[in-house]
Amino acid sequence: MEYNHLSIEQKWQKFWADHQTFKTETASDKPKYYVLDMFPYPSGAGLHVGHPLGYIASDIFSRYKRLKGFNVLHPMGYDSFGLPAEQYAIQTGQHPAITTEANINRYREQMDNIGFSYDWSREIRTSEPEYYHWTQWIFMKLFDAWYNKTSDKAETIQALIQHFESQGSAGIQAEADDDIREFTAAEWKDFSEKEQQEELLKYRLAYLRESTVNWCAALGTVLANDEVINGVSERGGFPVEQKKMMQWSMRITAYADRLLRGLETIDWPEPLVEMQRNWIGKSVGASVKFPVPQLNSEIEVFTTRLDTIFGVSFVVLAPEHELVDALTTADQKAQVEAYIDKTSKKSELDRMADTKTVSGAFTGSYAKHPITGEDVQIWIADYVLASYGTGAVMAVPSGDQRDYVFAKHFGLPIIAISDTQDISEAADPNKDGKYINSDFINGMTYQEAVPALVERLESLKLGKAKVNFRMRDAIFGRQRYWGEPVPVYFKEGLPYLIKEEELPLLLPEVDKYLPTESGEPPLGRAEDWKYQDEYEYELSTMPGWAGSSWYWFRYMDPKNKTQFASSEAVDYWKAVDLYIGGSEHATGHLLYSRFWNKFLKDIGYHNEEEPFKKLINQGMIQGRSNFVYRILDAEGRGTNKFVSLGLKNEYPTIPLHVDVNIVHNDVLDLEKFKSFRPDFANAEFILENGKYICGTEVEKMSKSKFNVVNPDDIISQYGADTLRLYEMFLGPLEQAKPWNTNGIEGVYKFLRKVWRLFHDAEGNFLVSDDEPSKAEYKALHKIIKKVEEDIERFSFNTSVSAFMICANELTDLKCNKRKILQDLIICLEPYAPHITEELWSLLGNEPGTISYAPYPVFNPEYLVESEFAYPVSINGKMRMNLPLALDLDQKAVEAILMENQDVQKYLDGKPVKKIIFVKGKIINIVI
RNA sequence: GCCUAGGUGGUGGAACUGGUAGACACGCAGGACUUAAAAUCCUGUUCCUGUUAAAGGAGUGCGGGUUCGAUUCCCGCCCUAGGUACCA
Repeated sequence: MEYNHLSIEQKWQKFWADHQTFKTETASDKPKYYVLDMFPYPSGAGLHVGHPLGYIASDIFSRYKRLKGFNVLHPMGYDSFGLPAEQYAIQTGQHPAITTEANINRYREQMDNIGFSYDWSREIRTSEPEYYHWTQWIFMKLFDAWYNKTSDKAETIQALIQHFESQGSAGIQAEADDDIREFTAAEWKDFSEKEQQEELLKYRLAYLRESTVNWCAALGTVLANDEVINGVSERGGFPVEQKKMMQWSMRITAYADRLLRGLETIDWPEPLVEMQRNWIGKSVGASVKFPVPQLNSEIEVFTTRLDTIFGVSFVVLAPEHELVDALTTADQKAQVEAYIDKTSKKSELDRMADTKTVSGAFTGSYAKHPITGEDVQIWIADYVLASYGTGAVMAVPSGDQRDYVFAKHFGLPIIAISDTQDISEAADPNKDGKYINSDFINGMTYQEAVPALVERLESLKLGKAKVNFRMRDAIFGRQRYWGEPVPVYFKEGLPYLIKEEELPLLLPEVDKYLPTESGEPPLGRAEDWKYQDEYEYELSTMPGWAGSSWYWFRYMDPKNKTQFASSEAVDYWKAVDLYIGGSEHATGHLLYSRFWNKFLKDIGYHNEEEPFKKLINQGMIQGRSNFVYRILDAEGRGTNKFVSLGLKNEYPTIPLHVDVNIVHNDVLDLEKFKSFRPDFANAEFILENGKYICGTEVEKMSKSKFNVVNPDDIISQYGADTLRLYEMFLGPLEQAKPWNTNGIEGVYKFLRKVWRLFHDAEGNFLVSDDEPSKAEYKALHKIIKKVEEDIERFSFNTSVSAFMICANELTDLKCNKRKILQDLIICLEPYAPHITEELWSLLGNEPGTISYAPYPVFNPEYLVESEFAYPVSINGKMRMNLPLALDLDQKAVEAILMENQDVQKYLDGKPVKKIIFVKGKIINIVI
């Protein structure tokens, strides 16, 4: 029988499903291992060959770990709330749940074709009420929590209230809004219900606050910072503007330092760690207040270079700064207003693009230098950002290039503050010298000056050491339909949680998926949708990242009706051991997930500080487009003649995308091309060597470029095992690479070769029980070792090569020994599960058990080299084969060298200076 | 600009802690089997010199360095990809 991938793969996929071969139990004597894929958003386009790359890698790893005796949790589900389904619903009126369901079914079918070992009984969908019940529940816990800086963790609001009742606000160190009040216990008790709730809202981790948000009018919703790329929306590329709105936010900034510290404890790719670090953006410095006596106020600035404070020659405010109005003098009013007007018209994009032009305006007012008390001019300029720090900076032209350029442009003083500074051409930020022109720190070094300054400012109550973060709190509401409803209703304008037993708060039906006429979100259309028929529910829904910020817990216990997951399940599975997914989630999903994980730990639901111990970013698989070259006539119009790539420079041509599925090894199938488009039916070709060669280019995979390759097509032609092996063979997992079907034949040939090892020339199954030869054992043990090493370091491509070598060796040896072949297919099972299952049962084993067979034990004895001759270099250059035994000491070797005629020829009569041994072998002789 | 990763034949890539660079595969060329095709198998394939061969030389982006020996380590530069940006 020939290798028939279609029947084999269908047979075993059905077997695994029928017998629940990969169902995972939570209790087990085996050690646990949790392998997770980033679950997909089920889009309408289905999967292309790029999508399963990471899934195949994680499946190989899971299967390998099972062979190694681990109880493996390897689940899959769908992140099924999201914008595209809703956009589609707006266009067609079809309920997003229906399109989502259809897309999921298609995804499932495509995934099933690849033969993954997922435990599908644990499937989850974030848009199902049984799931979002617990997303809402976590929201309630966040609403009911505040961050205690003293204990450095989140605690319940109830504990905070108790503190307020007994001691007032005294002794509370919290990560909270800036405008929290100070009060005694008695005052707290005198507060009205409304006042108390308003005050508590300033502490909650999920809170409602008027804040500047990214508003995307085209999508009709606000977006989080990570959903805005270069001033346009990540989804759809629509313009985004800044707008003040009442919005739900998550106090992720409370966790900034722990999120940063945690990065050092996890095994993640360096670029990704770096991205999170930059996103959090910790800067250590000081906050300094510049008094403004005329307003009885002060300007607070943040600086990382407190030591340069005597170089301050002016202060700059962002144009949006709240004190600008009050500071502007009558003389300067026209100028300042004109400047504000000009900058407010600039879009975010313009402002980013234009970093060269120096612009600003003098307010006419002066602040006092906190230490010298001298007058310092106050300017406004748009190089100072309202959203970072305090929206104001102390300008030190001698130390900061932007300040330097600004001072030069407006003729402001530039004061050198260090004896090593060269400020003739540009600012010089070095901190190597001793200070000059710097009052009481003159002559000090940087290390001496900073503490002295902090102490002085603290005594003046005009400054203190401070750590600043770039990260902002995350906006948590979306004015959209297809998301989790927020389990909150409003009473007297203040938010209250519904009761836990009223969860889940179901997404109501609406007639249209558009905002209401009065501009409320789509949920405003829901009829009779009121809490206790009286109170208005929150009309925003949760953002896309809500459901994905805790989903790995739900897989541990997906059917639980009373908890998000039982404590037994959480205690057993703990955290994800291996997480595979794309790097595009670096500052979104992966940060929010770490945040929610830490929060759930703080309030006592588990003990793991980090959710994903090891993370691998699979590289994106890009498309590889093929082109034909259409010849142009004299007027530059396209003719129906096409010229092959090698001859295209002899004609005026225009390249046209051609469907990659009618091109094989860059050779165009002329007949298929003629039926590709009706107007090509009579196409003529100029060939080279009788072939039409297509041009190529690497682009994103998309329908319009005709470069989408569907895994189903590959599978029907070559099989799922070939697809799996080939995706790995394509190159290192983490590297981005274009999909190219050209090399797939080689992998397919390999599988047929494996099949033939078990069959005789007539195709009958024939395996011998004879004792294998040394050479056969050697071939086997090489692969046992190699696969183990490769999988442990995620180098899947190199083991595919090793398998090919092994199959070639065994073919050459005409090996059909059971002892060899049985172990070989166990090693191969993670990569090619279908063919190995088939051969496993042909060998007489119980079907379905290969996945849990013990991985063969490597025996190094089979790999011991027996040859006496091996290559040696002289002075690292010339090579010869030395007839030497191993385990000789230097003297013995030298004696042999001197006596051996062949060797002397190489040595050219010169004495041996040194012999270099590596692992008991001579590698090099120095003469 | 800054941060991170990378640069190896016609192509994808291998070489794990410095030790025979180009494994393995594709492609290409030639051959065997076959009436033929498919399938399978064999041989060659970094470049240059050399009629073949023997043999020699060069060679891992470029220029230096360390070393008996460098794709690997160090310094400087060029290029590509990803991220990020008036972050005070």
